[in-house]
Amino acid sequence: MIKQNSNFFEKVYILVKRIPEGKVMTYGQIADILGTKDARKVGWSLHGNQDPKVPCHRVVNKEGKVALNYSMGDWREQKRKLLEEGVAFIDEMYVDLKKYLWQMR
DNA sequence: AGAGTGACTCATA
DNA sequence: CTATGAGCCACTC
Repeated sequence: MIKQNSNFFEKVYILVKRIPEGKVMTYGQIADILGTKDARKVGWSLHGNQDPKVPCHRVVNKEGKVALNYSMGDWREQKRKLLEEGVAFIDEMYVDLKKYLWQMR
């Protein structure tokens, strides 16, 4: 069991929950907003996540590639959800970041 | 304290 | 395209 007492964990939750439908975010982007340089920690936090309220399927790496270790199932499941929200894939595992990357204003 | 691990990213070759 | 090495930081043993 992963220790989720850290403040970082909550921040990741809050931020990911704010991602609107049809948008995605990268690990590096989240890490930067949370004041860290470590994108691994973001992925690690989401890996320990099992809360269905957190749309972790909207979080992808910097190339727009989906994660292979998706908590709710396979990466295929993640892809399916994104497609239903209107996020187009430019390849089998890559989303179009140019159009769907969500940036805070 | 030290070593290993990890849903990442960047630079180099 | 692949392969390494490094940086990053929390966790476990």
